[in-house]
Amino acid sequence: MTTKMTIEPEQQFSITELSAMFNLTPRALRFYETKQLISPQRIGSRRVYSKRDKGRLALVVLGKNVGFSLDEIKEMLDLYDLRDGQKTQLKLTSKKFRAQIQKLVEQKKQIQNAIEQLSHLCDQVENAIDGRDGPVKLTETTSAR
Amino acid sequence: MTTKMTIEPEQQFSITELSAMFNLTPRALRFYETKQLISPQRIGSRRVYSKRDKGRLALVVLGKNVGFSLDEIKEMLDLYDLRDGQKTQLKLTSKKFRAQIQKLVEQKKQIQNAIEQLSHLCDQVENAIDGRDGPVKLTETTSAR
DNA sequence: TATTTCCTTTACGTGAACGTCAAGCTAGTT
DNA sequence: AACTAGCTTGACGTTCACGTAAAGGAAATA
Repeated sequence: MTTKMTIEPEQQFSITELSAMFNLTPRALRFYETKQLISPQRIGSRRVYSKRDKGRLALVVLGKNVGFSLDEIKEMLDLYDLRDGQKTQLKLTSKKFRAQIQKLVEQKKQIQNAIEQLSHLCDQVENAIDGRDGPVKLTETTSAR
Repeated sequence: MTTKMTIEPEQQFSITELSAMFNLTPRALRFYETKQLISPQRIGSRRVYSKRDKGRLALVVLGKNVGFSLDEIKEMLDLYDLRDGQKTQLKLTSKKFRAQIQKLVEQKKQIQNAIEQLSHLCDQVENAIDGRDGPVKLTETTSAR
């Protein structure tokens, strides 16, 4: 008794289909291809994207959303592709990954900081609304005489 | 006896001085000036930056670090400059600020998400290190089978 | 067969945020 | 007076991440 092998049709997508899924343009996908971020199959001259391509693209978008450059993303993808390599290689990979993670952690702190600063400024403005129309006292960063 | 009014020399900075403080270039400051983000005094033709200019620049850098465009930053600075304006104006300002804050909150989530995804990938790679047999082992952990 | 639809490559254009000269002024030092 | 250090204003160049035609091929449909 076989478990549940239903020979799935191995989903495929055209360039416009896939780009639409990620709210991108076909042009963007072609561009990523020239940058070697994805390399779909071809049927004739047409690109056919697999589920795996879709997964990679998801990572690309993820990276973009947090401010990584396409070059940085490519490097990480390339490293990940080597995940069945030698121990030395894997160690280098994990090291680079951890470094990027650290960058993200820092970035998150920066954003939290910005949120607080902006909230503060916003509070000032809103206090000015309720507290009648008078000048507001400033913080330590921006002081006008 | 005055409290502690030591008639501070009202710190001023040259363009290279100020740019160095924020790890920027003089060119960047001039560029920000054309974009109306800061407008230092002039003594003769030379720019002289005040403490207030420094404060504004700090906000610019803060904004840049979290991915705001110079145009967005300018808009916020301009709005903040109108903080002694009419109630209607202030309400609009606070609304726009809150919107930006919301953007930052979303961004922070994205980053947290990316951190988790990357950590997961990283774990995979590191598990592979201990599970797999590589030829070279400068390992400090348990030597693989 | 003719038309439409979707795709292809090639190639020039764009906006943001500066970088990088070039040429010239000016205040202070030698 | 000559020189140097630090500034000034142009003005063109650069990188990134695509946008935007233009010209044409192949397949599905009328």
